[in-house]
Amino acid sequence: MYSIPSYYELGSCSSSGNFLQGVVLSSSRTATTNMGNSSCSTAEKKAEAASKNHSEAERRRRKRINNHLATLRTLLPKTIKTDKASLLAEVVRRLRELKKTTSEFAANGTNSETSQSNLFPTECDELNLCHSETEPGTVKATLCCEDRPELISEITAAVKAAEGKVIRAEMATVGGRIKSILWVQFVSPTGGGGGEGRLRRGLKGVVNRAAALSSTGPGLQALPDNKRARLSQY
Amino acid sequence: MYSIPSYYELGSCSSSGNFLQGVVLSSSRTATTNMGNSSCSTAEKKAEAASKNHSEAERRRRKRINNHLATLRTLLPKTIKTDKASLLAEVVRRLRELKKTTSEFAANGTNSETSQSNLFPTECDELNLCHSETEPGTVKATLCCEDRPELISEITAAVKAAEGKVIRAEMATVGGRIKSILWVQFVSPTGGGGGEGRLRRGLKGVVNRAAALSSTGPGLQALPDNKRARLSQY
DNA sequence: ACTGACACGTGATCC
DNA sequence: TGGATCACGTGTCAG
Repeated sequence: MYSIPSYYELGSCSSSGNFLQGVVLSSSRTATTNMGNSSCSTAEKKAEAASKNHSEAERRRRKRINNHLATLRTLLPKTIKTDKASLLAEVVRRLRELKKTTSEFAANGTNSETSQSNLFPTECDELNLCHSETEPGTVKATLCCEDRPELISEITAAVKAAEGKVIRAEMATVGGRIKSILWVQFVSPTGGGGGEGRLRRGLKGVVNRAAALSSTGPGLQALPDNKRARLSQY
Repeated sequence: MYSIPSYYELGSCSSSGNFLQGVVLSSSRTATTNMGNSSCSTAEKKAEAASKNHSEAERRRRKRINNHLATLRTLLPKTIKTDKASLLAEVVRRLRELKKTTSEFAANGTNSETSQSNLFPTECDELNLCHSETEPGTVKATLCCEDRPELISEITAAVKAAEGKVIRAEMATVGGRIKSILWVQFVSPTGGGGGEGRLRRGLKGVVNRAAALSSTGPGLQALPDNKRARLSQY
């Protein structure tokens, strides 16, 4: 069927040392008895079948890879060069881009393996401060706790007490819980991080107070009725 | 140097019809004059050089592709199978995942080519309702306007009036402007979209009222002092 | 004629 | 051994 197996029938003795290394194992018997080209020996048939399996397996492997490449092509804008290497380069670019946008929103405290957009509040309370990668000199504070009407003003007070300034804020409220990400800069850059410590302590108090209020009923302050309306309750 | 060129020197006449089609063009002259293996003709040298260029070019191409694959490997968790096909499969999965999360947050009204996370408030007011792709039967409402203290309760009232129920909400406040994305389901599925129209009109009122308040000073209601604190002002 | 890109079969290597 | 994966050189086609 294929023309390649006839290649072995030429009786060529390649000048390369290890050119037929993989074959001598299976064709050693036929190599001792000098073969006629007709009435192929069983070993020869065996080798032929093995070669066929090999090439077909390799074809299947190529097909799998190319199928994935074709799938990747559909995930990119169609204006892209259809070239295989350029396609992969574009995939790298897009992946880096998406990873950056999502990882900036990802809380570094939790496992950042699954770089989901985790502005979605989690079940457990959370407070984490880190230095922003994209905005140097800016602290990114991520917190998650039970929502309550005066929470925003408490956060504001904590930032103010730390002599900080919120340059950007994002928050999501769902199921009575709130998750917020704040980008905070400090007014006096010579403070040497004192503001960051105060900010952490202040926000810690906010989160803990929310936990106390939700778990033990009216704890520090009692304000059961005038709670800010929770969107998820309607 | 390579053992493969000796393959041609065997004088094999392949049984395949077009097996040497590409070679007869360049080696046709040497094929007519039966060659001795010494004193290679210039054409032969030329063909050899061409073959060398060819294989080297192919090696460079392979290297480019593999470099990109190696780069992709670094962008994925290290626990991944190092297998090439599995790697690409994982890349496809991740790309789809990231694409979905970001495109879900992308407002469909604007151009959704650049799938950035555009929870960031824009300068101009915006109101857009569409059917959620990921949550069937759910309306995704995107709005952007000037922030004000009673805005959340107004949104809540609008959703309530439309007999809707917020199953998820996200919002970002920056620079005194707020952007919010709501996923709304309607309590009576037999309504046939009437609730969606009411929701649109209600939210439209909310956005327009914010615009009126910010542009023309105290418009409908005057409450200049007890405004909810804006995070971005501290 | 020449370059670039692709699929193919093959030898080598690792479980 | 046998299956799976890889890099390689090559034939072939398009611009």
